[in-house]
Amino acid sequence: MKQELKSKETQDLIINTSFELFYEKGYNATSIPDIMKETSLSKGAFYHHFKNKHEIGTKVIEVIIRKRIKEGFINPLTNNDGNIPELLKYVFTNRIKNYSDREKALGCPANNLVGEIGYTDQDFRVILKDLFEEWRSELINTIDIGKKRGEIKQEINSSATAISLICAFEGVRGVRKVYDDDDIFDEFLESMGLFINSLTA
Amino acid sequence: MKQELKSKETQDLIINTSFELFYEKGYNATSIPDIMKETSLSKGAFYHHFKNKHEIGTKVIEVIIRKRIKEGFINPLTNNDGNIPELLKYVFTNRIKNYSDREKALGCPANNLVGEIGYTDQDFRVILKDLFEEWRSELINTIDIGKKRGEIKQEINSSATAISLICAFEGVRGVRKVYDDDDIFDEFLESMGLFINSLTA
DNA sequence: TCTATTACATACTTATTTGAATGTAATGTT
DNA sequence: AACATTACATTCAAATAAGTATGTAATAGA
Repeated sequence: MKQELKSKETQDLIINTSFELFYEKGYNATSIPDIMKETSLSKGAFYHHFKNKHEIGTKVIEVIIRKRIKEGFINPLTNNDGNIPELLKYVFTNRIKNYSDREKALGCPANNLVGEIGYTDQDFRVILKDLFEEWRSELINTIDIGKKRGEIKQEINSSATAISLICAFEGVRGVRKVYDDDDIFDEFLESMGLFINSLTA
Repeated sequence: MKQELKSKETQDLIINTSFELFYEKGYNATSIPDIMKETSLSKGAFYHHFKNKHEIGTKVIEVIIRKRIKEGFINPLTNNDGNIPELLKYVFTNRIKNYSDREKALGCPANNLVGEIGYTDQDFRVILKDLFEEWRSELINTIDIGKKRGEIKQEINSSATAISLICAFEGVRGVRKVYDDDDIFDEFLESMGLFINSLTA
């Protein structure tokens, strides 16, 4: 196997493993020995590919978490041929309904990081902010399309609505995590549906 | 000074200091030496009054965080002579507007803990859940009063609405934490106001 | 084919953590 | 007054952390 390819594969393994452990135990509670034990590689391998723990934290956010948000929330919005309010409901509903038990119990990886180190580490905070901004931007765009099409009331503030949808969504994932009970999602979706309906023209 | 009183004071000092450090740096990133350095007491003092770190974590949630939620969100709801939708708006709006810069930057202590250790430590999770339950219960009660008075639509699901308000609120505190920008709060409040209006009969 | 570089593994250093053990002065009790 | 207990401080042990230094086998390039 080519060296370059092998290197890339090892890096990906370390990044993916790090993500899983950060997601499950948190960033601070996960040590580099923890990560490397899981990969069955050595600590030397880690420090050969990455500078330090901070760098791997950054990579996990920029690569894995970013991909999750892109694929789960942003890309589905671009498929906007149908009715916009229905699309909004669908995107959020569908995502929630497809979560695995593990994802339900563990909550949102991005939100967990915000809670744990959003203030302590300003680098992480900014990267996470950029991620939320990408998401919000696409949501605003979608809502604007809805307004143009007359499916959403003209007086609706797209930016405010977008951020509120994100807040609500991140909120449930945390609350569901504490409750460990699916009823939370069901009730949330009921209210979320009403809220989106209240936007329709 | 009486020994009993002195003991209680020392315990309170340790609990309060722990809360501040957990809030600022997170639970895992705060060590017992960190805490005791801040109190100007010794490590011996800590282990004299508390069994281990887990116990102080429990105490911080049960005493300090619980008090914050009680005073900030639950008690204000019991003052329900006026219009209920207005009361809901007021409680959430007012709370947000009165946050200090520090509280804005640090987010919600309860929510931060959920993100960091909500899954890892099931004891913490359950205590936090009980806290949210207290809050939700009072919210449901408040909404029910609104329905009885005809201020809120009969078909509104009180439980679902209560949990959604909590989710939305916890959500913004996290999102505001990443953004570090007050506009988030302003836009959120605008949408939150519309949502509450949509509940009115 | 010889040499340089890469991809790791192993071993080590230094710092830090939790928690226990032990010591001591002040307070409380009889 | 004598003794016990409390409220700490100090010291210590064991585990674990991040990161560094060094060694080695495989690959890449000339």
